[in-house]
Amino acid sequence: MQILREIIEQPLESALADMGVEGDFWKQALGPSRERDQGDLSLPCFPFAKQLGRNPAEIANELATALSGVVDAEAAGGYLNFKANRDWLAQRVLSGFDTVGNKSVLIEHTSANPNGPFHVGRARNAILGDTMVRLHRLHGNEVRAEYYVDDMGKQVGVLAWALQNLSEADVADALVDMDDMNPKWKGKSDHETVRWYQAAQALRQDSIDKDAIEDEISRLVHASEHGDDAVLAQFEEAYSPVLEGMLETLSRLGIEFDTFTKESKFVVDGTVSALMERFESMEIHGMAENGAHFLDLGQRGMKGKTEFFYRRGDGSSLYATRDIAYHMWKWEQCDELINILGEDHKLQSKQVGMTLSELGEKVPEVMFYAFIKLPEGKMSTRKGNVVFMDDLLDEAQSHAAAIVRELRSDISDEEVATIAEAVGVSAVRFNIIKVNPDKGFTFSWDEALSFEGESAPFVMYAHTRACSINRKVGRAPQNVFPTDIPDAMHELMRVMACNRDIIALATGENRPHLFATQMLDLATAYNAFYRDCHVLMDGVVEEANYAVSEAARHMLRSGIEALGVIPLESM
RNA sequence: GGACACGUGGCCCAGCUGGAUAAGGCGGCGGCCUCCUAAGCCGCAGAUCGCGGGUUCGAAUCCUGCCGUGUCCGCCA
Repeated sequence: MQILREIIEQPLESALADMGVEGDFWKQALGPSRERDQGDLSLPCFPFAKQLGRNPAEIANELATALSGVVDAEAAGGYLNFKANRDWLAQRVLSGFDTVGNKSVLIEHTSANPNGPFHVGRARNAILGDTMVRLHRLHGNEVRAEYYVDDMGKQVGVLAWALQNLSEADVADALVDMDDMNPKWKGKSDHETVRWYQAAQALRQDSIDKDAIEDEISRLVHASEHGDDAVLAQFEEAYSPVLEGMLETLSRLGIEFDTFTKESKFVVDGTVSALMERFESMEIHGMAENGAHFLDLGQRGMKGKTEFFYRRGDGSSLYATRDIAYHMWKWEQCDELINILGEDHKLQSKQVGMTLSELGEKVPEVMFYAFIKLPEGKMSTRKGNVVFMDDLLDEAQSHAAAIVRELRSDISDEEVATIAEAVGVSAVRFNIIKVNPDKGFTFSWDEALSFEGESAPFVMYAHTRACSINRKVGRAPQNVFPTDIPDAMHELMRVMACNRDIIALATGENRPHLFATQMLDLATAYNAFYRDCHVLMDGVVEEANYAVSEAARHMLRSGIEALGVIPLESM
């Protein structure tokens, strides 16, 4: 609780100085209290005991006495507990908070190869990234969401080759062993076009012409990597419809981008070759027998594989080389750079980071996430072992529709559909965002489609309760502060008071799940408040309660939106 | 083999950079709609925080060894 910390740090500092404590190491130890009735912030006094050669309980007592009258401090078993005054806290929370962020942040996320529809695993990137974008905006930062388009290289090359050389019949032929496309997605360009990509992958393995195919694909890929306009145009024509289909899926999840930057840009405009020249004059530069170039990052402390190849024997650049050029370009446009990457990119990202340092550039912040598995194991399109995001969203929507119909007999089919779509999409997002990105998790339909407990609908529901009250009252609250504050209201104030702290933490440390947890806490606290502190009593408005309800409603709404959850007013 | 993650009740998961009785959710059991939406609320049962050492007044948290799981170790992207 930063607002409380701000008041107590000064007096505490002088009280400690008076006792002969040196240093400000204790600022680290001053943290949230464990239990509600202990207070809001607690300071363990054991470290002082050592420095002063005195009993911790005695020190805590003495501090409590020294601070009495200034702040509410109480000694208990070697701890000094600080409690925010209820009335002060309520006034402070109800008068609102200013946003504090003032940076320009560029967040690059998703950047998936445009070669097929999103499955749940790939979409974790987009959901994490978009949530970071929204959280930074809520924090007050200026944010640009960027998609880096892989418009050159093998994957697009394979797709382009397939579209140029294979007929519908060839594709059907090559894919006889695979599951058919779900007819529902007929006409959606990512689902349609991915079949060409898959057919090409199969033919590269099994076709009698596979050597010729491989040669032709290689020719295209190398041409693209040398910036060949015609080939790049052909590639773009191949991937564009796929990307469009993918973006359609993301859009349904509320995910949009501000800018798209093509990888080829940095080859075509010459920055990549200029960069490679710079590398050549570095002291850690090295060269292989066939003329390929590398940097020896082992000399800078890299463990494991130390040679970072940035240029092939034929002079063309590699993906990571272009990525470095891309980063230098990004740094020209922001104060803070955040990348969202799968854990498979850890080594690559380390190489890029170290090389950027070597060039005197800043290193971006990177949020890594572990993969989502299925109960049957790793997701694999080839084995048909995937859950497509499109299918998940449809399933979530229809599951939600069934529940809404059961719960609400008073609304039209259209309203049911709107609510169900919002609930479905929100639940899917929340289910992914609430867990620590470091943890690999196993996808479960039951979990993803659970609308109770720790879920989006739980938070949405608390918000609709507040909205319902607002509708019934039908006007803005008066500027009345509560005088007698019951426990449930006080608890709500405590949670609200920490909201801004959590946003700062979640954005500062790239841990969006902390904010998901905060919203669950906020909804829980609102539910208790709703239970114990009625706004409407026999048609009469309890002004103070209404003011609190409205403040909570606004905070719920802004938080819900920051998670990409849809704030319904009725559900 | 090496590098990097992760391992918390039957299941899922939190634990904010070492602190006071390990927090929630699901599932189980038992309660609450003449009262602002019961997608809610209240109660009960359920944990040697993977295992062994170490550092510390204090370890789920830091160090180390082992076990298990995942990812990476391409002149692919």
